[in-house]
Amino acid sequence: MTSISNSDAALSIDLQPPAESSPLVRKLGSLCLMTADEIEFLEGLQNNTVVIEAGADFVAEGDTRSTTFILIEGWAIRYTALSDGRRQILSFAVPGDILGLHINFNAQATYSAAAMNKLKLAAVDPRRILEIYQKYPILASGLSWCTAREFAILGDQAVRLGRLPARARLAHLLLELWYRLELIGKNEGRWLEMPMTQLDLADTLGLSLVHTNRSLAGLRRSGLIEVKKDYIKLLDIEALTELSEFNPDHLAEFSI
Amino acid sequence: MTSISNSDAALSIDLQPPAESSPLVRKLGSLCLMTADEIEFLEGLQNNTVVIEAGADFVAEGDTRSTTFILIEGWAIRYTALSDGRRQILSFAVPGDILGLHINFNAQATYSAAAMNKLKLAAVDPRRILEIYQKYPILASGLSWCTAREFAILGDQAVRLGRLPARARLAHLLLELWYRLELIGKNEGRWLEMPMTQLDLADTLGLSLVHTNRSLAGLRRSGLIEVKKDYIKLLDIEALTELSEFNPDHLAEFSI
DNA sequence: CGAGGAGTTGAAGCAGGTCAAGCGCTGTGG
DNA sequence: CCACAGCGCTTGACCTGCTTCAACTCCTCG
Repeated sequence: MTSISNSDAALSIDLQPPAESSPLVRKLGSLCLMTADEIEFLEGLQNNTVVIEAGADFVAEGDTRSTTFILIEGWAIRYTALSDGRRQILSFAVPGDILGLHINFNAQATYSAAAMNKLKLAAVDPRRILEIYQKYPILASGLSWCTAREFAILGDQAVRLGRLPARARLAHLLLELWYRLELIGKNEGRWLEMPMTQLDLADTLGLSLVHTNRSLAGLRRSGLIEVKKDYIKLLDIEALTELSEFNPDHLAEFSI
Repeated sequence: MTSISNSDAALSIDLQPPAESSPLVRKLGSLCLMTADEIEFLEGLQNNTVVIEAGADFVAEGDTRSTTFILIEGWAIRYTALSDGRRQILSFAVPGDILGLHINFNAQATYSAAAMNKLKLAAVDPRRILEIYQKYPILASGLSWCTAREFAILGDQAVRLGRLPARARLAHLLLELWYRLELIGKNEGRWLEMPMTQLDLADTLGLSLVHTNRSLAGLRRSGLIEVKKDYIKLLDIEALTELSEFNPDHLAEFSI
């Protein structure tokens, strides 16, 4: 099992960015040693903040105005809507995540994005992302890591949807979220924040609402999870991992 | 419907890279106007070529030696294997595609990659990719476009697996491949090259082999496709598009 | 106090999985 | 040159995990 501890006190205590930093800076700061200059640039990128109300869309599939968003507070989803009203949620985004890191200039957004709860996000001109690659090599590696990680997350989503039965899909997703939130220090013990409804969960897992409910009940009755409003407790991470064949290495840290 | 014509003769005849270029240069060349310098660099990247025999793996999930590969000839797959021997194929790669464009240095490969047929590919040090971002701005935009496109393709795969019934999944995939091959000029009329077995197809679509076969038969009997060894003819693209809710804009060109 | 969203549970139907058998190639070795 | 092994494909029969439909409970908010 990979350790996802956030700090290695003796070594890095002086090198971590200050505590009041943005989640993105904290996330990258726990992975690589950015210069003060780079941290300043990254914080400066996030000056232009926007607030989105829970449930609201802030990117619509087909949009031609391309903006990159850095998520500062709250949870968002990327999704695709079908003609009969059904949805497939592609992934969740949590604080520190970047939406639209790679943008097709002059092309259309290929998915929609919506706020799960109240959101604070920074709107960034995608040209400034390319600027990072030109001027800030450490940051560039960090963003490359973010990209590779997004790929791994979406790939894991495809594996869930294509090859896992319902309960395993659910367990797999819970573990993914648990490890991702662990990295940004948002888990409270084994309690995992779950701000979405069961319908959202169903649209993520490619299941019906009813069967999602029964799958949750199944894991609960097996003693693997405990459920309360907006939170799920992972009672047996090892068993959940085995059931779902989850590989935590896909979300592992890196170091330069 | 988006036009994916390769050339706009009057305008671009002098600006297209020479015909003997690598598929990647031709692909990017049909989208943006690279300088001679940039084309030269991109070709130089591909000097170190490797040949892989049909069926062989060239990346294994968990590998820590990270290399970027540019596909020059043949088809490859990215896939994840499960413990009971089942697979989920995440995506197909065709000539001009890049595997491992964004790499976690010092981290593990999150998927395996294998050759569908005999492959010629260029092995590239991923550090040279970061170099592109620093030194060649047009190329950098081109790579950013490639990345966004890979995301869209994988997102579409998630939609297929999560929300489409079997025949629609198949139709959707056929259209994706058709548009992608159209861009690199590899379709012969309505005939689409399909070098994979039905088992590979099943592992892509998240279906059993038997049901994949029946879905193919279903589309054939509906008069939507015609099947022969290694090729499928798309007899009614409009009907296939409607059946599968395929959105060709996700694979559209861009221009700077 | 009533309405509407979120969750839960039961019952019935069906899309797709599994098991099994057989066909037609192609390649290989006696 | 033939035999036979093996892979890819096809089809039939049966089974099951998941969907759909429907009803009911809670909780919250106006």
